[in-house]
Amino acid sequence: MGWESRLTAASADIDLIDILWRQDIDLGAGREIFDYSHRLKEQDVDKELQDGAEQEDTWPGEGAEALAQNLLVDGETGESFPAQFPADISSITEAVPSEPPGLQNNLLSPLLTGTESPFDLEQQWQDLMSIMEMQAMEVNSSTSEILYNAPPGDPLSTNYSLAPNTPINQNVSLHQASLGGCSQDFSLFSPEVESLPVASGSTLLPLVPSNSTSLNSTFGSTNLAGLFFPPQLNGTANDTAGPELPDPLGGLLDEAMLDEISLMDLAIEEGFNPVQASQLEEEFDSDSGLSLDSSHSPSSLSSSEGSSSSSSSSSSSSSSSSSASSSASSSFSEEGAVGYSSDSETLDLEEAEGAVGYQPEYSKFCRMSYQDPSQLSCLPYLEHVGHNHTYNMAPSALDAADLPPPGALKKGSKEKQADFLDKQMSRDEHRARAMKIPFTNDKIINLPVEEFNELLSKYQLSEAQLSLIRDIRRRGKNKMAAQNCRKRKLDTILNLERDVEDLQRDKARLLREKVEFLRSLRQMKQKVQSLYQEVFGRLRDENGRPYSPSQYALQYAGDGSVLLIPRTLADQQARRQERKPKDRRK
DNA sequence: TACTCCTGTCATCGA
DNA sequence: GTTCGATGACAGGAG
Repeated sequence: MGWESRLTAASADIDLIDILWRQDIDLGAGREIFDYSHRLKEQDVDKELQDGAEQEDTWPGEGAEALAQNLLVDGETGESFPAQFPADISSITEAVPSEPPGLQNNLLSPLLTGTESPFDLEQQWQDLMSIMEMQAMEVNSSTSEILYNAPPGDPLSTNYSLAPNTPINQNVSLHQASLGGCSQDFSLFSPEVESLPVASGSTLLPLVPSNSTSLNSTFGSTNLAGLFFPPQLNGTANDTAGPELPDPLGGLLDEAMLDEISLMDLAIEEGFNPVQASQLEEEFDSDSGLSLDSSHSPSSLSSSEGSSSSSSSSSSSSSSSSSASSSASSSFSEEGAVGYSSDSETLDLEEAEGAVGYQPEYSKFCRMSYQDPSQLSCLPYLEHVGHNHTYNMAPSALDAADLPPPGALKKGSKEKQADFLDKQMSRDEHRARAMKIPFTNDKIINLPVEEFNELLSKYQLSEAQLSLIRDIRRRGKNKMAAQNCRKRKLDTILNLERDVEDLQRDKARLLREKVEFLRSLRQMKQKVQSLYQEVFGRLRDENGRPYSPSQYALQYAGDGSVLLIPRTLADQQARRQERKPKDRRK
């Protein structure tokens, strides 16, 4: 559902509008012809005025002009258009340092655990925002506790099963540690690490030469054991947060490798709800990025990126629109009754919306206002239609523009034609005619003040006539103003809907990025863990025996070297480094 | 018949 | 003070 059906519905709307409109024109029927009862009522109201009304037309004929130019004039509003139509229309969460341990799970849980069954996008969004904040504010914090808090299924937490609190020989120095041949496996590291001159014959730590600062700069003085051992192995509680690991292994990420891991894998491994994962995976496969939460979209728009715009004409409420703005929306707001030329506007509309399937809005807008010829311009195949925003077409114009249906002409009585024309006129036109106003309502309404006053001065008009003329002018102006106001309002709504669409797109994109980051982080963890095991497993004491992971841990020193230290010492350092950021915050 | 949508109109406000 | 545009509110017609 969604796109195709909406497009189909929209095109159906437009087709229907087209058909109705053509019928309307073919029949020569203006809107008033369908408003006969209304006209009768008004005629009753104005009966006394009409008693003396003249029947002959003294009104200038705009419709006749249009006819002379091979144009048809819409009887509804005097819209001129060519007689021929076109032929066819056819977590980093975790990566984010220094998350308090309690928060870790909160951040991770939405994506990495199955505890939250509904895929609450709002929650995801908030999670993401908090992540971003954390990234910005707490770069220096530790990430190692992430590993401490790894879920039970996390391979990181299952690699060591040594009992905690194992006695530690603190007398063991790094110099006693020997390193078995492991250089070939360092290819797993980033180039920085690969460059480490670790000779297979080297027997002493530091594993990393002191002049190498790459690891130092990335890992800092890090207790690697804290990264890879679950808390119980560290012999400490969850507060044994290790020092910072500010995304040190970004270079380790392999794009191709990332692509190999699907979100379904993520779901399986991390307890990620498979349904949610599949949803996100669909998003990955979808260019539109709208599959997410699209059902909540008020208009299900699919305008191109940055199609949101603020109405240039007015709508302050739309000023909150996103920055990228097109002229499409403003064209809506300004076309129509105010008499703007809308050719370029329509082109803008096509450029901005047509190419990306703007049909829903399209049809909605057209459905609402198709009776207004000025708005027919929103139909691409009608953009050549001339726009005559004449208010209250003069009877003569109506003569030419809205010829009665052929059947009516065949009946041929002048009376019927007169009746027909009579019905075409608006209330004010009737009144003006009844009061023998010597100029058209069009002039009354659209002339500038000076010309209008000049016009009035040319004629000897009674007080009643002057009053009526002023009323006609006021009503006509207000009618157009109301039309413009409604268009603006609609335009504002459309802009807001577009903004919502854009924000939903952004949200979906950020969620995708979040999942990507989490995936990358997990892979980095796995890589670092395997490397740690590799290195640690090859270390030998002076007797050639391996070190116990429960008693010793690897730690990065401040100078970039890697040290083998007793685990208790490592835990103490970790606790100390954990307190520092807290103190800093105070 | 009730409801919604559209349109015209009036009243009012601010520029 | 007048004019004008914008807009909320209302009424009435149409579907």
